[in-house]
Formats: sequence, structure tokens, C-alpha cells
Amino acid sequence: MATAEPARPGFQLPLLLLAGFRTLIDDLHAELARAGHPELRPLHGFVLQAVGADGTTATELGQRLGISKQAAGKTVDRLVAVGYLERVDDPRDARRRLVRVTPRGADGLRRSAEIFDRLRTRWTDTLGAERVDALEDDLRTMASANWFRLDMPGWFGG
Amino acid sequence: MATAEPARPGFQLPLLLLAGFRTLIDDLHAELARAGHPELRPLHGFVLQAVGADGTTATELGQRLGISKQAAGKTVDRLVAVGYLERVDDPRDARRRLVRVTPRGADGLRRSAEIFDRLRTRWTDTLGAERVDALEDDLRTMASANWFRLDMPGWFGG
DNA sequence: TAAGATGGTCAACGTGGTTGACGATATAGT
DNA sequence: ACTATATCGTCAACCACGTTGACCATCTTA
Repeated sequence: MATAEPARPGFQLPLLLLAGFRTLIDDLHAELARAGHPELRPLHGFVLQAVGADGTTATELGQRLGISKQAAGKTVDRLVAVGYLERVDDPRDARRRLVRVTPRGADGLRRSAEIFDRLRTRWTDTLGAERVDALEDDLRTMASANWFRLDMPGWFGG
Repeated sequence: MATAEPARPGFQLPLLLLAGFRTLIDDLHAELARAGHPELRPLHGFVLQAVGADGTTATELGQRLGISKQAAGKTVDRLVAVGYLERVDDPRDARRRLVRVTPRGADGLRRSAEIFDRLRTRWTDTLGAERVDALEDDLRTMASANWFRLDMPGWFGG
């Protein structure tokens, strides 16, 4: 039968999506390293973003990221150790320990946004703005709407 | 100034790419679980694919996947434990231990290909074949050409 | 005030990755 | 033929990230 083998095998689509993601993130971190943030790992940018300007607690961070509060707490510990986050006591609730972005963390966040903008411009220069807009729109259509989980290592592996 | 804020912020592009990838892989594994392969993790499909029909050694597998031979060996151990791979001695080289896909592994691989084809059809039904073709072509253009590394957990995290 | 909910941390564990070391075997050079 | 070198597999120790269960401290509520 003529249609036994599809013209485009389906397995390439996820691979290309992953390759695009990875290329972007690798380029980001290459530039971030040059801009004075070599310790930042791909995961860290997402965590910093999730903490936000107002700060949070480890428990709330875990909920935002889709991981346990313990896992969130451990990741915060590492980011504190490299100077991107800080913990302060909450004067209104002695149980809570507020997690806040440090000036260094804010700098990393700001530079990341700039670099991502430049990277997207590189895409529109090569492909044309309509194609990149269409790509984003199509992905928005197909990707699960309320998606956001940051358990990447655990999800992909074990 | 009028162009200070870009119409489309760059940080969404990687997020959408990741969301698309993750949606596809999650859908794949939901169907794979229904088809009798609930133990298969996202990582495992890539490893099975990399072993291929002819089999390999742990060292060569590590090279294909972009990870150390030790890491490849450990992953093979786990896949052997769940029945997707097997190790046999190489009669022509007593140092080598050939890694081969078992019939169960081959079944998982075959079903994965079918499911990916169906998933891609779902995309073309919603977006139109031209849009999906364009999306793939554009990603091929932008993604690093000789990309293939499977150190996802270690890359993203650690 | 007693009871329950919530926040943070500790401990133990699983998976995936790393490097370094070390036998065993194969191959090349003298 | 023998010795040196390269390769394969594995062991051990370690790190990052995730999990669950247990526990104490503290806040909230009945």
C-alpha cells in the first residue's frame, strides 16, 4: 500500500524540538558564562525565575516547580552557596524562611532575558519573523496548556 | 523608545520547545504504558534506539550517547534488569560484552515508532501538514547540526 | 487551651552523571 | 616470541536531583 511508510517519520519531531531547546539553552549558558555567570546551570535559571522579585518559601517554590518541598529546599541550598539566592527569616511567621534573589541573581536573570531576546532575533533573522511567530503559535496550540514542571532530571531519567 | 520591549520576548521560545517535546514524550509513554511497557522511561527509548538492531558495546554506546562508558554500562544494567537488553560475550574478543536488544526491547521500539507517527499525524491534523513540515525544517536549520547528546539529567542539572 | 495544619529539615534511598584506578585481553613493535 | 601499548569492562567514590517518611517548631482554629 502506498501510505505504509509516512513521508516524515514521527520520531524526528520530538528530537528536533529537543535539539532546538538544547541549542538555545547551550547558547544562553555559553554567553552567560562569558558575562560572569559560569556557575549557573540550565536548571538554575528556571529556579531563579520561579523565585521572582518578591521572594518565596521553599514549599511554595516546590509547588510552582512541580517538585517536593524537600527537593526545592536542596536546590535553594545550592543556589545560596553560589550566591544567587539568600534566605531570610520571615518576621511575621517564625516557621517560614523567605527565599530571595540576591543582586547577583537579579543580574543573571536580567542578562538571561537579554540573551534570550538576542537569540530569538537570530532566529527571526534566519527564518523570518513570521516563521518564528508561527512556530511559537503552533507549539502553544499543541503543548499541554497548563504545563510547567521542572523535574527534568527525574522525569527524563528515573 | 519604541523598540525597547520586543513584541515577543525571547525567553518563551525555549519554553515552548521544551513544552512541545515534553508533551510528545509524555503522550508516548502514556500509550507505551497501555501497550505493555510501563517500565520504559523517556531515557530508555533513546538508549534502545542507540543500541540498534546490530547491538553494541557499552563503550561504543557511551560514545554514541555522549556519556562515559561507565554511565552507559550502568544504564545498560538497568535495562537488562527490566528485560529490554541483554549482554552476550563476543566470541571474537573476550574483552567485549555485546549489548543487544531483546525481543521485548524490539517490541517497545516498534511500538514507539508507531506511536510517534500517530502523534505527528495528530499535529498535522490540527495545524496542517505544511505547518508541521515548516516547523521541522526550521528547527533543522537552527539546531546545532551534529547534535546528539543524551546526558539530559546531568546536562540540565548538575 | 487543645487540636490540627503548615513550614523546614533530616535521613534514607533511587537514578543518572562524573572521574580515577585496575585487571584482562588484544594488538603492535622490536 | 616478548614486551609495550591500547582498549573493554568494572569497581569505587562522589555529586546533582528527585523521591518518601518522620519529626519538631510554629501558627491557626475550634
